[in-house]
Amino acid sequence: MTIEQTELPTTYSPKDCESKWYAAWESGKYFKPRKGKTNKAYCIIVPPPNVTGRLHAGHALDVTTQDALIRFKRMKGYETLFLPGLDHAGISTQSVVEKMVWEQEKKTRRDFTREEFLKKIWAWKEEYGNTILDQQKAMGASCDWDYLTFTLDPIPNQAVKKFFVDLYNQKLIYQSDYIVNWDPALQSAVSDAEVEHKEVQGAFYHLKYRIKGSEETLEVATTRPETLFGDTAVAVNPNDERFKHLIGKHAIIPLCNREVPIIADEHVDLEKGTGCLKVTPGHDFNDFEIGKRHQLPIINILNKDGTLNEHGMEFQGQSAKEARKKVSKKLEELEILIDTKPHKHPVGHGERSGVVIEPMISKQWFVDVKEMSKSAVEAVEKDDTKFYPKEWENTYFSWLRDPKDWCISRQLWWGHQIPVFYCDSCHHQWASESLETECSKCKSKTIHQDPDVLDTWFSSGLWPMSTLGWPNAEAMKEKKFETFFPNSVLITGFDIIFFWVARMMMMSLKTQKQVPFKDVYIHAIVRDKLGRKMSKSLGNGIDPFDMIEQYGTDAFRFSLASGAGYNRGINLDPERIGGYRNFINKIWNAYRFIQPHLDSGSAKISDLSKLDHHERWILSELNTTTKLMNDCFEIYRFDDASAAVYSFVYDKYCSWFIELSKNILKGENSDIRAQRVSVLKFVFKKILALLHPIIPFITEELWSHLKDANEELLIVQDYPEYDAILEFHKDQEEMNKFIEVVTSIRNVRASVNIKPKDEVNVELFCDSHELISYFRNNLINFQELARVKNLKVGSKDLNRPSKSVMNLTSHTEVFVPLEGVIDLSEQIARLEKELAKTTIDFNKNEAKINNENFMKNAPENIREETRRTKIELTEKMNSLNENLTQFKS
RNA sequence: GGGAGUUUAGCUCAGUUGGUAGAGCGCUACCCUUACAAGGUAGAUGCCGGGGGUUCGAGCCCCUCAACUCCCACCA
Repeated sequence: MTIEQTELPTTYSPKDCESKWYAAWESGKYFKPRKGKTNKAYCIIVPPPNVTGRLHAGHALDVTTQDALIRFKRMKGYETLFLPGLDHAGISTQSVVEKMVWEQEKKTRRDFTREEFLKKIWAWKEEYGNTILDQQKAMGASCDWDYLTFTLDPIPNQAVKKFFVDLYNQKLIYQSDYIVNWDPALQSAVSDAEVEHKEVQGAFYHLKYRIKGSEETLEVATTRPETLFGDTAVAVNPNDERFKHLIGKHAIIPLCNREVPIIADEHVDLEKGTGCLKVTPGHDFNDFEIGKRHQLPIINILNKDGTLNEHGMEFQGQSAKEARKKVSKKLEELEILIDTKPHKHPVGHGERSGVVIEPMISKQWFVDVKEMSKSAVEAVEKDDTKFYPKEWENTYFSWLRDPKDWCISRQLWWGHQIPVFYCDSCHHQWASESLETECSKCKSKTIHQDPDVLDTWFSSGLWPMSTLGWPNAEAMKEKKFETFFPNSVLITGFDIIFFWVARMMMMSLKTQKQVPFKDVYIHAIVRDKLGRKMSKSLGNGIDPFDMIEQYGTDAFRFSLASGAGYNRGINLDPERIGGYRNFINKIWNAYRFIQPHLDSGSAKISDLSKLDHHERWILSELNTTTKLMNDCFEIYRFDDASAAVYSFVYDKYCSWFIELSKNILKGENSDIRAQRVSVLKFVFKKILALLHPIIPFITEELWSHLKDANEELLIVQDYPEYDAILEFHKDQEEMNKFIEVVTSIRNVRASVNIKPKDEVNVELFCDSHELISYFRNNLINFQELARVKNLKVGSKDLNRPSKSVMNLTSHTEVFVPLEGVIDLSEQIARLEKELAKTTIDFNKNEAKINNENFMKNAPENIREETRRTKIELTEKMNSLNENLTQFKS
């Protein structure tokens, strides 16, 4: 039976393969965990992207590195789980929907009941929330989609409640007045991280305060005169001689005529402003701290929408910005405002709403993280969890060693509602994992649940556990919690070491008494080619979909992998992706080369003794590359792994091994032919396996053409392993010399413009007899690769041909005798240039040898090398000089 | 203000413990050589940010200056 071979196109077309193979893997259930030969498990949990999100370059890097590891470990025989998920992303999602509702219906969320509005968000989530999952699939992510978890799913919700209630009952969650970043637009507290500080042109207003029982006045400088209604002290530095005598007296706040103490506090900077600070504990973070130190009363002067409340007197109802103008005008009229100086200063703005953030007092829920952070520090100190690269430990430590209690309540609707209940009759307060209907104390039915929801990171922090079923015993069994927890590695960007990594560590150590993952690989932030952060406003974002469309997923993945090492940034230039697209195509064409010969040999190497020199060489090189790739994946050096395999495929297999095989495949001897085809196939199949974790699609495609009938898909083949019996040092050394000489001949040909088609005669002169016979045995290969007609190889004591062009390597002189006119001046110039370069090297080397201290202090191997170099360079100079004089005569 | 990082070829980046600087892209010349023009062959290109120091020897270690980036803090 003959199998009709369809002619393959000369370029690889990614689109056809990608959807085909992804579907095949999925329907074949290859992404599901299966027990492998190692009996070990390997689990990576995808950092859950926001439901609002589209895949960006950073996600693409996430997926590429994670999926590469998963595929690598799957092939190594681990039971692997790549667990996908989505984050409800409280503020972000709610504001997207709020914005949409406003555009469509001109209504705010306050025009709906909580239930109504949440329904709208859920509907939106169902419709748009899965885009990113499709994009992850397009990237080739080999996730078990049956594990897909959303942070608001029942089990994560159960986890959140259990953790909250446990901590509540241990008094580690408490409620407290706190100064928070209040976003007047969202009407919610936002975390520090959600506040963007922008430089704003403001002014210092210098105000004159009267002092009780004295004619003296005090000059206070402020950027926010409207907050004076909330002032409860004036502070000076205890060491400030100017004001020492005033400490303990009372100042009188203008307009509201409140008497406040003049206190001494270290925080006050003698240089800044006037050295006198008005203290507004209700509306300034530092003042809040000062207030705590001095037990000052706190006055809240703002409504939730950012307007002044009744404390604002006649300015009540005005926004802070408005009030600032009006108040300063009034103060000016009263001659209290004595000076206004322009002043640039940073002002916090809501990252999402864009409005000015008002520090404000409100009742919030907190987690006491003192103990938990301590154990999180210890776990990393003990190497229970290791950071790659290690330097990131410092970032982790610096936050956890000086932790601030974590404000977890958010005044939103979209999220996990705080499981705390209040009795409206007896005012009892309690936390419960179930939905309560009556007061646990007085049995009253009029109770209500805390309306706030939890910070998104509260549920994200439990993610490694809740995705595997915790705390539901049945789910934990079904999801194989025991097998996959702790996870093998967490891969993420350094920007969320504080927010996320630290919290997962704390929450896992608290609930499971063990770390959530063994390794943390912190990858680079993807930037544009100028090193700028990709952002919507700059319009410099690279849309992974465009890249996939343009170059194919494999090329995109390879580009990202080749940039993923221990660096902090990847400046992604689409042109680079184009370069790797060419590499993918090269692989395709390497296959096209061997395709016609597939039937004439198996991919098995049965007898090592039958291997010829070049076969031993390529197997040895393959072996080196295999070892390197295995090592690199283990330590997250995707860049080195990519470079190694790139160079092997391109510079070894394609450039030399395929070229050296052409003769044999054209030859008559079918045994030799079959032998060579076997090695070509064997190595190519290994190449596909080596590359599969990085570029899964083309490798699976070509594997399907090459595999034996009884072999499974590549995705579950064994990953190549280093094999000591495939090391052939001598063949590697000789082959390197052969390559050098061929290159040298080609160099000569190019320098005298010999047409690529034309043949030349070549004479080689070398020292060692071994080398001479090696070259003699390679006649046919010189003919093939350097278009050599007749080859003479002899020792260096023989006479050189007279009319010829020469070139040399460290071990061999290359002569190309030429009939007819030779451009002597060109040749002389080339040799002189070479001589000049050699002389410089020689002099440098000589300087070392003549340096007594060098000979005294340098280690023997270095001195030995230097002496060897001297001999080599001397010989080279001699050859050059001899030949130059000959050419010149 | 505190901390961290970066500075190497035109561009984007590697460079293990100090021992004569590398890759990809781009560029130049010549080639449609029967796997591949998304290709082949050959080639050019570096005061390794400046200055100082340690060392026989520094891209690498120390000090210092400069530029840029990021994180934290910051509304007197």
